[in-house]
Amino acid sequence: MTSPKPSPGEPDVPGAKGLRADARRNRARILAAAAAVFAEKGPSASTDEVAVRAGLAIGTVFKHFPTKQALLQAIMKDLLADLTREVEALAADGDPATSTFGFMTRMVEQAAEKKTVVGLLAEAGIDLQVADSLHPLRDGIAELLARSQRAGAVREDVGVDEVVALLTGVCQGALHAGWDRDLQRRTLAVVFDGLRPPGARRPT
Amino acid sequence: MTSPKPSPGEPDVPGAKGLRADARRNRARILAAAAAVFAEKGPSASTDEVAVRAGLAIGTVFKHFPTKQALLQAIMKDLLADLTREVEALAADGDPATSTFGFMTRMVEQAAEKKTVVGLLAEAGIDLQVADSLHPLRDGIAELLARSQRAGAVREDVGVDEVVALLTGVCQGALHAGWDRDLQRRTLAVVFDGLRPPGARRPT
Amino acid sequence: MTSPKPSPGEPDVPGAKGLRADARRNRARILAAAAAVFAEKGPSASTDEVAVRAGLAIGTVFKHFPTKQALLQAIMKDLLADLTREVEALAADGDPATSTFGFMTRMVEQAAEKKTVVGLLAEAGIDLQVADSLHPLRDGIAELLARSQRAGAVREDVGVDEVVALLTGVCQGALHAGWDRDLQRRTLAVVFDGLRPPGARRPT
Amino acid sequence: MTSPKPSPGEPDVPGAKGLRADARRNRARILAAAAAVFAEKGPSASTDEVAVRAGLAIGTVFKHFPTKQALLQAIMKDLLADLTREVEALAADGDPATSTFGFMTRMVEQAAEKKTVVGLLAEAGIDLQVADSLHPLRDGIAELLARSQRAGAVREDVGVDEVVALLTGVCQGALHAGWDRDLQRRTLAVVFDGLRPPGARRPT
DNA sequence: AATGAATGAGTTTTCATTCAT
DNA sequence: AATGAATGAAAACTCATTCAT
Repeated sequence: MTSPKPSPGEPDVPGAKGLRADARRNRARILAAAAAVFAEKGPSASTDEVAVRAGLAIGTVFKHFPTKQALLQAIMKDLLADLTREVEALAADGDPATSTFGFMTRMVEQAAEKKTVVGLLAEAGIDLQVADSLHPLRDGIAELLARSQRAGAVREDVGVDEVVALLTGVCQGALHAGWDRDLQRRTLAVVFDGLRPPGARRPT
Repeated sequence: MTSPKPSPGEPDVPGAKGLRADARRNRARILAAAAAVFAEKGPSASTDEVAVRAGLAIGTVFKHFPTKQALLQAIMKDLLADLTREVEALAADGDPATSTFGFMTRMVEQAAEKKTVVGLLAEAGIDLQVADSLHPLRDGIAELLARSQRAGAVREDVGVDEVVALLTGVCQGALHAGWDRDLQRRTLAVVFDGLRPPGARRPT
Repeated sequence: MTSPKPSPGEPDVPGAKGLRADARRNRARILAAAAAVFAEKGPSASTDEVAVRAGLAIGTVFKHFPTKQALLQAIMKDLLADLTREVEALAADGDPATSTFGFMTRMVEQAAEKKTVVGLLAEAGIDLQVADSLHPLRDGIAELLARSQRAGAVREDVGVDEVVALLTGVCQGALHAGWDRDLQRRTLAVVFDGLRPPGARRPT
Repeated sequence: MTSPKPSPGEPDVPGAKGLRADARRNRARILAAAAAVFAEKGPSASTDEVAVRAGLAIGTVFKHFPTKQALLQAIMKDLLADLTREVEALAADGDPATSTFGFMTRMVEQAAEKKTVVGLLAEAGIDLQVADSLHPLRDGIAELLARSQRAGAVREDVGVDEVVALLTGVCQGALHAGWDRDLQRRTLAVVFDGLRPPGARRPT
């Protein structure tokens, strides 16, 4: 019997189910390569370059992701899944009072380092299809926010939308050349201060 | 024969000097068309489409801007010049106390409407060359900030860099689909509150 | 262990000898799927689609037919064999007087329904190799023609070549969109009338 | 003044209007090359080969015909226009009695020589869009047919559809390898005899 | 024998850029 | 200066065929 039989204990990567072991490995390689290439050169980098970076033939890339769009979307989904996992972990274990700030800080750091997906978010045509994968992340952030508010660390009249908006904005900003670690910190300081209840703010 | 010399009273548009009147008119048309096209379809829109929109032949576009990059840069410079003019006007006439907030609000609104330049800023390869045109804008913002701080509307320990950073971030964020006017306002409210001195903040 | 030897009573399908029972079954499935697919989408349909339609893996298809060309030829041979069997049956049992007309009518009907092979005949590069399988068919038609002529239903000065030529032509024509059953009949009526001896023709 | 000004006396080639002289020349070259290439290698020949044969760059071909389909259609239209012109000439000047037979003979000869378009007609996906250009040809044939019938050379109960059908069929048949001039003649002899009124037929 | 993943040459199509008119 | 046709490199995508599992 030559059944594919993927080992059943594998992590639940969406889109990678039911593939033979080697195919799954290659899928992962392609995603990694694509993330790197698009991070470096922007989403107009050629699919061929992704294939080269992955050490695979171009046909293999297109077999896994039949369109360049599909590849970009897959990267997005992957990254969003990563982030969601992280929020959920924080929501379970993190310090209730400042969980929101912690998560935002991490995300901005990551964005600056990985440069990846956040940059892609700005591109037209991709957004819509990823909306589904965005929901769990939003939910996770909502959870963090609620906890921080219950703990009195964030003012009550702030909604998830603002938080996500600020997060997105600062992450994108952080991709620009001039933003060093210190600028990130100072920018976030302002944002965090705006989020705090009047009583809990940092002094001048 | 009409004089090819540009009438000396013309506004000092960079790149438009020493051109015959019709040539200058075409230059302007191209820039307007390009701004519109790239705003709609992103910077990967074809130069040909710009030419069509401008009602000119493709050759004419390339005669004025020998490269697509050059065209993109020119749009950037133009927009930055506009913004700079606006900051300077505000710095001269605006309400000293809240001039910074007013300017930021306007910019975010514009970004959402025009979508243009801010989106372009995110593209790789363009950033560097525009740095020059960015300085006057930064200086104008610095001036506004200083006035707001003198008036007690912004806390003293905030620097221009943070303000520019926040501005860039929120502008880019505002380009996304979900951002309606209300979200813009609420997001900026948080940012403004973070910029205010502890005593001047809005109550919960 | 079941014997891999094919039961000796099997029909003499060319190319299917010496195969295990399941292999022979697969061969048949592939041919059927291929006939259907190529009939629908033309000979440029992908081999992969054939595999899917046959419910087999692409590798299996190529194991049976090492080239796409080979597959196309096999379909042709199969169809020609079918037709030959039919002519031979008619030559044995059919009405001697009109056997030729009956066979032509059937072929045109089939062509319109199956669309398959006749269409393929038009493609370059395939024709030659099938010449062998065409001979028996031609011989069968010659036999029918001779009998019809002996019975006085077809004029004596008509040769097999014309009959085959007319048959081919009308079959190909019948593949086109506009040809409904009625047009087929009317077209063949003209041809048949041209084949009849002067005395045996239909009145105006 | 650099107006294109195509000389107004040019023949009315559809699709070639309003082009600069050089562009029109190239359009014609492309069509000729394409007709030749597709005639030789079938419609799956590469557009690139057409470009090479035309002595032009591939981009030029796609500028004139933005799709391969468009190119194929243009060839079809061109050929149909040629044929239409020919029928119309015959309808004006030709021998009223046998005009239909004369036209059919010419078309079959051409088909065999040019091999071009008739072969393309068999391909799926093209037919529909050409329907418009086919009408005038059909009308011309109808005219010829009516005249031949009035002159007593063709039986009254034959319709245009059959004639077109027979024409198409025999033309396509004539593309095959085996069909020499003599076979063409003998095949058409049968068809013509079937079209004649009972009294006007050739003797055995 | 069957499977289906990988290969990579080949095809269509786009677009920045050049250049003759 | 303006025009717009031509160029051709580059990108996206397809598909017959091979080969490890």
